[in-house]
Amino acid sequence: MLKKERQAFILHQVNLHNRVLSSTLSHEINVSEDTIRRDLQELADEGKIIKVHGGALSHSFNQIYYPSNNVYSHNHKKTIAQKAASLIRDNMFVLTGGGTTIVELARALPPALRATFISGSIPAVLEYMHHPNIDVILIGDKVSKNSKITVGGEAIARIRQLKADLCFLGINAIDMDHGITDNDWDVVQIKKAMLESSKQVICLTIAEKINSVQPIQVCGLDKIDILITELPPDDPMFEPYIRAGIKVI
Amino acid sequence: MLKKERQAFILHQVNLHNRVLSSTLSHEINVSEDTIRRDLQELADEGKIIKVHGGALSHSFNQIYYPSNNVYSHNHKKTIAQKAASLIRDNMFVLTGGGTTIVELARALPPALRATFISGSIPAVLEYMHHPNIDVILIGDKVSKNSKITVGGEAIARIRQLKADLCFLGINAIDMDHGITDNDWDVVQIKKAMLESSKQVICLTIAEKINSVQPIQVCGLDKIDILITELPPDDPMFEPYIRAGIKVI
DNA sequence: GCCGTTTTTGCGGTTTTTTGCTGGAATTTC
DNA sequence: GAAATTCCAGCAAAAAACCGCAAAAACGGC
Repeated sequence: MLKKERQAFILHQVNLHNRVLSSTLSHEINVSEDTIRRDLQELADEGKIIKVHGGALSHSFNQIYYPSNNVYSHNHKKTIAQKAASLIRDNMFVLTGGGTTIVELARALPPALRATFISGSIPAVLEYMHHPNIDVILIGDKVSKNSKITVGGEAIARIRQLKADLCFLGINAIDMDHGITDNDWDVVQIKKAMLESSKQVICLTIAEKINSVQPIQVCGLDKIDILITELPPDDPMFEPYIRAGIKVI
Repeated sequence: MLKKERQAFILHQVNLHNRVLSSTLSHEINVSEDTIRRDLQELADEGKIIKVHGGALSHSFNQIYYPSNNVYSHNHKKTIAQKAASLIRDNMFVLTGGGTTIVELARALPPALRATFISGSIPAVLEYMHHPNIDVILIGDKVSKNSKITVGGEAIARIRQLKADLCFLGINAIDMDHGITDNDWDVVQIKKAMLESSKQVICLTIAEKINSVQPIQVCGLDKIDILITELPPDDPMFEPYIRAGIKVI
C-alpha cells in the first residue's frame, strides 16, 4: 500500500469515525505503529486532523465540543445571511445544506416569510423550526457527526425526487480551475444531489475561502448561479468569476 | 477511550447538567477518580469549567443562581432514563420517539455503549450526535414544530422497513381500558409504526401519567413489553398492569 | 539494465505520557 | 469534634512517542 493511499485511508477513517487509534490502524493496514504515527503527524501538520496521544481526532470533533465562536467571521456570516435571505420570496421551495453560514441564514429569515425549507442539516432544521411561518422538511438518513447533516444513498434518493426553487450551499473552497471543492466524501455527494435538484444554485462563503482548493470536487463553476460573500460585489477579486457567468452579490 | 475524548465528554456533561461529580463521572467512564480529577483540573486550567470540591461546575452556573425549573419531575426523568439505558446492549438497533424523557435517556447513555439509534426526534438526535460511539439514523419527513419530530407518510414508510431490537416511547397517557393514548394525530401514527417495527416495546413515563387518558389511541396494553417509571416496580399502582403481562421496572 | 541518491519503513532503546494506587493531609458534613 | 470524603504528592507499570539507524524500496539519470 502506497503512502499516499494509506494516508487517504486514514483521513477517511478519521472523518468517518471522528477518532482513530494508532494501534487499530497499524493492525488494519498492517504496518508498524511508527509508520502510522508518522502519517498522523504529517496529516496533523497539514491541518487535516488533530493528533492526540494514542491516535487522532477529526477537526470537527473539536468543533462539537469546543465551539470556538470566532466573532470576527461570525459578523461576516451575518452579512452574508442578510444578502441570502433577501433572495427568498413567499411560497418558494428552498433546499439548504449545512454549516454555520446556513444556520446564520436560518436566523436571518424575516418572520413574515412563508416558505418551505428542505434540509438534512440538524442545526439548520433546529433554527427553521423556531420560525413561525416556515414549513420544514427534514431529509433523513445516517447522521454524519462531522458535519451534522444526514448523508447516504437514502438521503440522495430523496433529494433527487425534488425540484426546489433555490438551493443554498455553504461552501468550503472555490477557485477558477476546480470550481467548488470540499473535503468530506459523503457531504460532497449530498451537495452534488442538492445542486442538481434546484432551479437556482446560490453559494455562500466568507471571502477568505475564495481561490482555495480542497481535495474533492463538488461541481464546476458553470453550475453556480449566484455567489454571496461579505464583500461588495465590485471587489476586483470577483472579476474572473463574473466573467465566468456567475452573479456576485 | 482517548484522553481528549474523555475530556470532551466531561465538558459536554458539565455544560449539560451544570454540575458534575467526580465519583459519578469515574463510574460512567470507567476510569479512576484520580484520572477524572486530573481531567477536571486540566479543563479548569484552560478556563473551560470551574473545579470545586467533589466535582466541577459550568461557567454559566456560577453566574446564574438556581434556575432550577421544575427540578422535581426532571429528576424523575433522570431515574427513568437510567433504568431505560440499562436495557441497551452493545450493537443493538434502537428505535426511539421524541419527548423530554427520551432526551434524558440520550443523555444517560454510557459513553462506552456502541449501538445504532434511529429516531425522528430532532432534540433526541442532537443528543445522540454528541455520543462518541453511537451511529445515528434520522427518519426524515415533514417536521412537526409542536413535537419536534418528523411526521408523515414518508417517515412511516421508512420506519416500516425496519425491525429494531428495542423501541423506546415516551408516552403521555396510559390506562387499563384504553392502553396508550395521546393527543396528536400525526405523532400517534408515527408511534404506531414504531412499535410495530420493533421486537420489544418499552414505554417511559412519569408515574403521574399512569391511569390517565388522552383522545387518540396508540395501542392496547398487549403491545407493551416493558413499562418504566421513576417508582419502584413493586408499587401497588402497577399491579393490574403486571397482571396484564407487562414487565414493570 | 545499472548505480547513486532519496524516501520510506521497521526496529531497538530511551524518554515521555498516562493512569491507577497508596498513604497521609485537607475539607466537608453531620 | 469525629467520621467520611476528597484531595494531593509521589511512585510504579503500561502504553505511546521519540530518536537514531539501517535495511529496503523507489526514483532518476545514464
